[in-house]
Amino acid sequence: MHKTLASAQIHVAVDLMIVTVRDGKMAVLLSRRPQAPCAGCWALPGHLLPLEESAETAAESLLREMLPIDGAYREQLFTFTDVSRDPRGRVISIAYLVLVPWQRLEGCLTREEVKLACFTVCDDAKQSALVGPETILLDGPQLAFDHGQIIRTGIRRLQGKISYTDVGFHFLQSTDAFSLRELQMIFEAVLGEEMDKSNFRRSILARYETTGHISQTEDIQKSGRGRPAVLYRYIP
Amino acid sequence: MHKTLASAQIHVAVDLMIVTVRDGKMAVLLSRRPQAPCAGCWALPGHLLPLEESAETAAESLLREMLPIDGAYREQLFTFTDVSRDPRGRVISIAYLVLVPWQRLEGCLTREEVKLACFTVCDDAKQSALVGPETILLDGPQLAFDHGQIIRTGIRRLQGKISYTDVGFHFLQSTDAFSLRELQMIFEAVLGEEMDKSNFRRSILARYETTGHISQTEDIQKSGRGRPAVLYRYIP
DNA sequence: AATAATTATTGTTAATTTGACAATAATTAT
DNA sequence: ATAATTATTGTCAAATTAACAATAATTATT
Repeated sequence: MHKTLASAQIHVAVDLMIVTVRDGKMAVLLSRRPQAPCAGCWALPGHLLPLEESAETAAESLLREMLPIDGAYREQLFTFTDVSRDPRGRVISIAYLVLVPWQRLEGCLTREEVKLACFTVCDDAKQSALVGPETILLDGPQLAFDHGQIIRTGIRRLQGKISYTDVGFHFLQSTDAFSLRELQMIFEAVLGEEMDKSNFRRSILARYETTGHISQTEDIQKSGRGRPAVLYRYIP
Repeated sequence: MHKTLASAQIHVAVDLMIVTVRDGKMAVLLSRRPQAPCAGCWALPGHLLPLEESAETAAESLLREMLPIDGAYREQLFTFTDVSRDPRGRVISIAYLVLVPWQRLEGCLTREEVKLACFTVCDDAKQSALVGPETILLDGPQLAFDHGQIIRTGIRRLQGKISYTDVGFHFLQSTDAFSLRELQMIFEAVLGEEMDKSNFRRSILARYETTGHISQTEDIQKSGRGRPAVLYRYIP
C-alpha cells in the first residue's frame, strides 16, 4: 500500500472524462501517469476532492486548471467504489463527463504535450478500443485503475442521451454558427453509425426549430467543395 | 459540529431511496430520526460506507438489514456532495434507488413500525409533496438533510426510464403472474398521468411479447368484478 | 333468471412519424 | 463548359401513435 494515503479512511477522488469529437470519432483526454501506481499507464485527469469543495465545483476547478476552457458542459457520470480499484488504499471516484468541441481542445493540448495525449474511441465489434500513436484496449492493462470502465460508462451515457437531449450540441465548435452536417457528424461519431442526411435534418428541425431552440442565421458556410451549407444558431 | 465525526476528513454515506407503488401512487420509505441533527425529521435510510465494502454491496446489505427482502432491483442514483448538506461535517452521500413491490414492503413495515413510515408521493402542480399521517413538502424543513432533493432526483430518474426500460416491472407483486392492468397502474403512478388501456397494452406487447420477454400464462385473475384478466409472466 | 354494471380484450381509423430513396440546387475542381 | 461534390428539398410507402368504438366475460342487482 502506498504511503501517501492514510489507510484507515476512505478517500474521495474526482475524475474527469473529457470527451470530444475529432475526425468523426469520439476522443477522450488522457494523461500518462509519471509515477506509481500504474506508472506509464494512461489515466483520466483527476485529484482528491478538497474538504471544502463540492464534487461539482471540484470538477469545475480541476477542468479549469487543466484547460483554459470556460463553460464546458459537465454532468456527473457515476461513482466508482470497488474496494480494490486503487492499490494505494480505499479511494472512490466520482466521475464527471465533460464535453468539449475539438477545436477548443486542440489548442490546449499542444501546450502541455508531455502530460496529455488524445486518443480516438472506436467501436470495434462491441469491443471499444483506444487508438492513436498506440492502440489501447479499454479493458487492457494500459489504462490506469478502472478508467476503462469509467470510459465505457461515459460512452454509453452519451449514446443513450444524444437522441433525446441536447448533449450533442456541446461538441459544436460554435453554437452560433453550425451546419446541420456538422451536427450530424457528431451524432454519427457518438452513435457509431451513419445516418440519412435528409431524415436527420428533418428530425432535428422538427424537434428544435419548431420550438425555437434552433434558428437559421444569415450566414452560410464559406469553405469546402459543393453547395455551401446554411448555418444555424442554437438557443438553449 | 457534531462530535462523532472526525472533522478533517470526508465521510462517505450510502443512502437508500426505497420506492414502491401503493394505491396508484409512488411511495418512499422514510424513518423518523430519533436524534440530532434533524431530530424528528424524516430521512432516507442510510449509513456510513464501511472501509472494506463497495457502495454497491453496502447498499445491498443495508437493504437486507432493514427489510427481509432479497433480489430487489437497485441502481446507483446520484452522489450528493454539497459542502453543507450535513451539519455534522463533511459527508457525501451515494444514493441508491431501490424498487420494491408494495405487497412485499407492507409486511415489513408493521414489524418495525416505530422507525419506519411510508408516505405517498403526489405530483401537486410540479411541487411534489409527501402525504400520509402528515403532509410534508419535499423542499420543506421536515425532511432531513438534502433528502428532498434526493427523492426528487429519484422520481425524475424513474419517470425518465420507465418508458424505455423494464424498471416498471420491478414494482409487480409477482413477475410470474401479473395483469396488464396492474402494470399499467404502475406506469400511471410513476408518470402521474392516465394512459389509454388499449394503446398501453399494444405498446407493451409489441415491445415485450414479440421479443419473448413477456408471455401469457394459463392462469387468469381470480378476484375482482368484471371480466377476469389474463395473467402474464415476465422473463428478463 | 334476467338485467345492469364492471372490467378486459379486440378492433378501427385517421394522423403522425419513420425509413429509404430520388430529385434538385449551388458551389468548387477540371 | 463540364464534371464532381455537397446541401437541400421532395416523395411515398410502411410503421407507429392517438383517440375511440365495439365486443367479451365476469360480478352485482333486481
